[in-house]
Amino acid sequence: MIAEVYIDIPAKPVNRPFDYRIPDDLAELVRPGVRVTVPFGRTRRLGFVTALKEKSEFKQLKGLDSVEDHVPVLTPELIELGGWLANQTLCSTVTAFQAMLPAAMKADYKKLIVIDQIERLLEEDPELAAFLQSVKQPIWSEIIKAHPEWAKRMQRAIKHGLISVQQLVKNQAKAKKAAAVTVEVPRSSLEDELNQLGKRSYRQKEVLEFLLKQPDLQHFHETIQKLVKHGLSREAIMKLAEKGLLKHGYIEQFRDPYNRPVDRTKPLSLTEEQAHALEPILTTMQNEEHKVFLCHGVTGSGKTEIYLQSIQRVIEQEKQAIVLVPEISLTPQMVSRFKGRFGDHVAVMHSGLSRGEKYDEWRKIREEKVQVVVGARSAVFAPFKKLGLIIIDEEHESSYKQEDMPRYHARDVAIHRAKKHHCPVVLGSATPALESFARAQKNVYTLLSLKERVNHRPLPSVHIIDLREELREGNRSVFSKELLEKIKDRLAKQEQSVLFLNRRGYSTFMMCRSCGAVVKCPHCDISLTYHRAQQLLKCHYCGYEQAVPAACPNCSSDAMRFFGTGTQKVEAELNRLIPEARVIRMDVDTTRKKGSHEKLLRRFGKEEADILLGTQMIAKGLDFPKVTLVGVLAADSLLHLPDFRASEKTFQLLTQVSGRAGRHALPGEVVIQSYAPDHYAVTDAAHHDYGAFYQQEMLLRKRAGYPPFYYLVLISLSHPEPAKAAESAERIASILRRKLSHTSQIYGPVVPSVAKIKDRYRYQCMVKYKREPELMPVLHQIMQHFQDSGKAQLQLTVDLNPVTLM
DNA sequence: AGCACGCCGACT
DNA sequence: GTCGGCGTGCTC
Repeated sequence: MIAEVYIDIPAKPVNRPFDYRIPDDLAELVRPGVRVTVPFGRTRRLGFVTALKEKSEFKQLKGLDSVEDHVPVLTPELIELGGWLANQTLCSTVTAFQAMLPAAMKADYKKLIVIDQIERLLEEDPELAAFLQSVKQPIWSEIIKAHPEWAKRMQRAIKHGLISVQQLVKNQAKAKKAAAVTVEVPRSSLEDELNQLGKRSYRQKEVLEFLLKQPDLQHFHETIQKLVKHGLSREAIMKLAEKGLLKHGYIEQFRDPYNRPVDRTKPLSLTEEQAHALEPILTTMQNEEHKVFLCHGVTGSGKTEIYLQSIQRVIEQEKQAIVLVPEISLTPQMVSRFKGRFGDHVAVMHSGLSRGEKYDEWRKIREEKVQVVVGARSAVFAPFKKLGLIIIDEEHESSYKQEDMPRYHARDVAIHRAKKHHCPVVLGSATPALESFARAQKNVYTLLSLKERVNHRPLPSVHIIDLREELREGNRSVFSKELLEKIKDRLAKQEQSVLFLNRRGYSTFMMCRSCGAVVKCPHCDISLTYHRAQQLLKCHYCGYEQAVPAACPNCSSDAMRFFGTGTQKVEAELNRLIPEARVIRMDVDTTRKKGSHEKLLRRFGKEEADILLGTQMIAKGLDFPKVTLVGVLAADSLLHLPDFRASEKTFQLLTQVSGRAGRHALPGEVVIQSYAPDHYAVTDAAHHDYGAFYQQEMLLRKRAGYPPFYYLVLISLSHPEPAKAAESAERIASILRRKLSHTSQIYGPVVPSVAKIKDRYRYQCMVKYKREPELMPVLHQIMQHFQDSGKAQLQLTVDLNPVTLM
């Protein structure tokens, strides 16, 4: 038999299957979807078996080295999905496979140095011989790192045939194992042993007595740890193993990242609206049809209960469900809602888990130990075999689009998989993406509307404050008079406030007030950000950092000042203006440590603070009864970004933040501060009017030729030399103009708003199209031409349906 | 990705 | 004359 193998090298020329002979002793183990190590050129690499066949066009096939998996890591469906994904996103097939698997499955390649002719080496280079013999495992890269001076001498020794390099392919994926024992002999032997043992061996007797109480001795398999917990002696167990009565082995364990008791919940009774929305989902599942539902429900309308009850049905059908949640909403509270209803049937996948924990959760899915996975974007690849439902909560979130290769959107992958499995996809949001809502309007998706909050609480009242007005009145603070008053009022009433600012750090940039020069990164076309804790200026693109200059590097004046406001600065301002207020600041800087996010929220929940100040991460899911005021300090921070989705993002963010107030008995109030108080994104959010926003925004998108009226492709390239970058960009644009139909529009090349990153000059071309049969072939051709022809200096990326144009 | 092959400039 | 730069091409 012959195996078709995709080699683990994400480069164009090897992005095709290679044939390998399967040695007889591996024949049983090699199946489509398993990983294998293969000799490739003069190295050894990991590869994915995608198919088996009888014959090959090649005469001299090499044989597989070894098989890495007992159970295929890719199901047939996922193999197909990988091919589709590679084709859709213009990446190599292995890159696609890699994206579908936990990071722990990535291979580690190492070169081990082997001494072939010790006598001759001792003769020719005794020092090297002594050195190599002193190292336990002479790994090439490790030696070079610690002692670069050996490189030359080792190369010479290789040339002379004294030593050679052995390629190692290490599989990182390791299940946690626990020492365990099994019973090796029949019951009678244990009884005999028990009778033979003397008084002094009472500890062994205890073990034997315990074992004899077991109903199924043949299949007894228990960790030693657990037996010791039962009061048995580890030494006695080991003694019995030594005598051959027990066999010492291992049990694969699952690490448990979510190690806490959860209260089990029962399905809640649904409101009429909820029942109405649930019914068509259940029917579609019953009929094993594929349909996409868009569940548009205001915050607090009980979307989650609809998800839960749909999943309930999936479990009853003995199928499986995937629930996607944006990374930042994947809080322990969120997880407990699912664990509370479905207990151990739930696996969780998010970035907070360690490599090993992720791997274990993934194994639970593959081994069918769970029926539900709740996770971020990549959980859409969960290796379930009988998918019954895929849910995407907060479907408008831009984090569902992966920003590096493969540049896929979880929504597209979900729909592709659901079609294959004949099951529904449920997209849920209070502020659906324009594309999704438009599809629902055209009946491509089925719209489910939830207009009421479950507890019938009114939506909070929203005040918009004109910051220009404040400025005119001489108020240069980040707080308007009205907002400050309201914060003080809540403080007096012992209620809580949430303040939102979409910018972390202390200040955004440093400028000379004398000559106007801004301190910029020397490698990137971007201003440096001041990080107060470390007293450094940092570049957010390449990580460059420098000390804060005492004088202007341009004009030498000492008038260097910080501009822009971040959460750190607001915190300092709050401490100054309302010293008695207890403030919790939540941003990337205060929540970097594992569990700190949760800890801060718990403190706020216990009313150990009056004000919660934070960035994006507090916009979602917060639900505290005492919060009656939400303040948005700068509503336009997103509005003026050079992105056609700026208004949409602003509307979504304001709506979401507003939803944090008055969710319980006390009525809520929202204050939005803005320099553009008349902008429809701000006013429509204030009126909780998605419909009005949708109408207005669709009008503008149509006029400007943006999605959902046109599809976009963004081609970005970069090169260390500006002229070369410009020339390649020009040529790509001309290929596009020549080969694509006249109904498509080609823009550029243009220099993006950040013109240089990491010393590479950037250019972009954009295609707007409605129907373009030539698109994929032409894009593949461009990739082929500009990546292969030795222009390694040139970096090229193609982003279909980009979510951001930066 | 790696690595060899092959063709041109600067040195023991 | 040789060493070594990296452009080009191949790996079942």
